[in-house]
Amino acid sequence: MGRNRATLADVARRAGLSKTAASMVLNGREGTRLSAEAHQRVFAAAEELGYRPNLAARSLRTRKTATIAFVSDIVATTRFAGDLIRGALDAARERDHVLLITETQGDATFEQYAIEAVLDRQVDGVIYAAMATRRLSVPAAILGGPVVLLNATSPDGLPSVVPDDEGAGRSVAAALLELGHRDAIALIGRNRLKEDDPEVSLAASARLHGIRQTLDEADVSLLAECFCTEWLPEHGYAAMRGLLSKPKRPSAVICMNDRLAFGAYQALGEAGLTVPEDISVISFDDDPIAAWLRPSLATTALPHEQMGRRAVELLLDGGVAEPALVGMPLRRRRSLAPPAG
Amino acid sequence: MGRNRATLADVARRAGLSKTAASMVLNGREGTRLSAEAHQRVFAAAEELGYRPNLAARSLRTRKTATIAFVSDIVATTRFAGDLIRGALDAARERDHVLLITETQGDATFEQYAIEAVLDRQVDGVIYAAMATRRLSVPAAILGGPVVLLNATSPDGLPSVVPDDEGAGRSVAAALLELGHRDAIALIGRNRLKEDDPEVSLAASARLHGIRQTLDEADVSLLAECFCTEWLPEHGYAAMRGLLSKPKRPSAVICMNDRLAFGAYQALGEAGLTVPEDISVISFDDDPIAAWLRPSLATTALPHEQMGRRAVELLLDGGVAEPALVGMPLRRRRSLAPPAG
DNA sequence: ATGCTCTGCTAAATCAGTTTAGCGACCACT
DNA sequence: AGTGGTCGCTAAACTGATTTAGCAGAGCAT
Repeated sequence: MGRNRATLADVARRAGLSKTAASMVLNGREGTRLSAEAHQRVFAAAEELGYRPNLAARSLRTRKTATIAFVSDIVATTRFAGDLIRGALDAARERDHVLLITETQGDATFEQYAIEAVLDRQVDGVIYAAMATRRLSVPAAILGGPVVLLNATSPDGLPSVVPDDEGAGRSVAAALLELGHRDAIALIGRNRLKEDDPEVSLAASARLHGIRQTLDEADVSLLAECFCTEWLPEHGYAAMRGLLSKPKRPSAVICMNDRLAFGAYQALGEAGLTVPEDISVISFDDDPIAAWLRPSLATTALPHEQMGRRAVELLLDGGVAEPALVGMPLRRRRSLAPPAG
Repeated sequence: MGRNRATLADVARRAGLSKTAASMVLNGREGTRLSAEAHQRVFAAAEELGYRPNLAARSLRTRKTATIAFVSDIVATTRFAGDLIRGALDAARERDHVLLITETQGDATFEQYAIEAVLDRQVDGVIYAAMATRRLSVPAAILGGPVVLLNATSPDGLPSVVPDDEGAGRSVAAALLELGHRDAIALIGRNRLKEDDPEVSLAASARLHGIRQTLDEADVSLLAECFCTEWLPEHGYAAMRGLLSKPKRPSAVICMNDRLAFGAYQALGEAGLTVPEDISVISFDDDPIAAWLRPSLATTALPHEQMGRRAVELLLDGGVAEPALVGMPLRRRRSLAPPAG
């Protein structure tokens, strides 16, 4: 890779100047008294030789690598990770930085290894990302330099970026109230573990809180709340069947994520009910399936790309201590309608 | 980041030896005549100081960075990308390497930039990945060093890794024949563009070829073939409705991917038909939705994680010139049954 | 006593940049 | 004539590793 690249010395020689001069010109240093002609000769030489600086050499001296480590627990499992990374990549490119990506798989040994690997490479900072929004404590090793938590918060008060799940909860509830739903709104996806343990999830309690707050303000209370051990389609399916077996049928259902909603759709289909005429459905995440469902599913989008971007900006530009909340936009789709009767 | 790290000089001083000695001991060099005691002193000093070599300094001298560039057209859009990256990350870690990830977004300027950025950082090799299996030509700039194409082939005969779509086509057809389907097998997802332009897709023609070959051998021909402009759920939905409007109803349907199958399920549900009693469905990709559908969808899995792994292995261990085919395992699920009557 | 080999180790060069300190030429002013 | 300042530029140190070349001392033979 990169054999016979021209070096700074080559450029200087061709320009008939010293390495010092060449370096200063190419770095656009102010206050050097190099002549306009010297500038031109250096630029011309660099151009002709196709000179590109060797960043390994540069960073040895400057202790800057223009490289950011993106350390996450799990990259692959959730498809959202891709958006997080894409946002970070975009922002990094805009600032002439590059991303070194590693994965810990939630394993302490791997984590240790990953962190050493990136620190050995002299990264300028670390983005420590979690794939489920949660609280965590970061390994001490990375505290020596800039760190930003992505999709996570920590007790150490490190800068962090998280989605505004509470706001999303409010939007969801408000959207239903707006349509006239009141006394027959059901909720699918209560989960003690997620709600009570911030190290498992911050989203569950925030979403619930947002929903409750808005409903309370309108003096509305939920018709039913279904607990689910996980937030997968099968649990949404079972929960919806449960709801339909009760005497009073809900006019609208809030699902804690799109996968639950997907399962709920399946149960509704089997029961011969149509969305949204018989029941409105709304949820969280904006998983790609939300748009693929028939009818398309109204939901609040996890702004992963934005979040990745913010994390890089916070890391490089410095940022506030309190968590940066990124809004979750409501995607109004066809699964919403006013209540039937 | 990493201020006050101990240097090799610190270790040498503490061990009462020269940098040369310390370097040789820590690198486990054979044939040096350093005493056992010297070895111990160096190891002890390194341990006590928590010494970690500065890889920027090392690579300046050795021209090796233990870093691989992963350059792809689009990371985020498809959720499969995550698996590709995960496989590559795993294999890289096993070999003490790390991944520098960039994205070109299919834009020539970004691509140019991305490639310069990684070459400037002296990566040891480049994995050039495409998110849809296709043929492409790689930018000349990266040809200076090791390159492996991932999920793509090129006319230059570079080492490459692709899924065995043709084998998947054979598996799919064979699975239906095995169950007794013969004269009422339909295909959803023909697509001229994908089939005819290898720079758009290699998968479409390979899958089709595999299917045809196996059916031909059994002297079976397809009942119907539906063309789709894209491979999205809505197109699968429309195609399935088309099929159901014809006099002879298929006993089994092959969809060119899971998203088409998802759409086909929707149409079947609306028509009041059940899978697999009325119609069997089988497809390609093993998207997560395949397992979430009711009934779960039989499909052939894109082995993305394996592929990412192979790419790294090929890059570091050197490999053959012809494309490495990675098998696509058949996932037998509940959407398959013998034909009805 | 001299020369030779072997052992155990080190000084110094090297990689490709950045940065510090300062040099020689020229001019202006007293 | 001496002094001081600016201009335009460079030599050399420095970053932290690896690697080449070679040195000092011991042991042994001649």
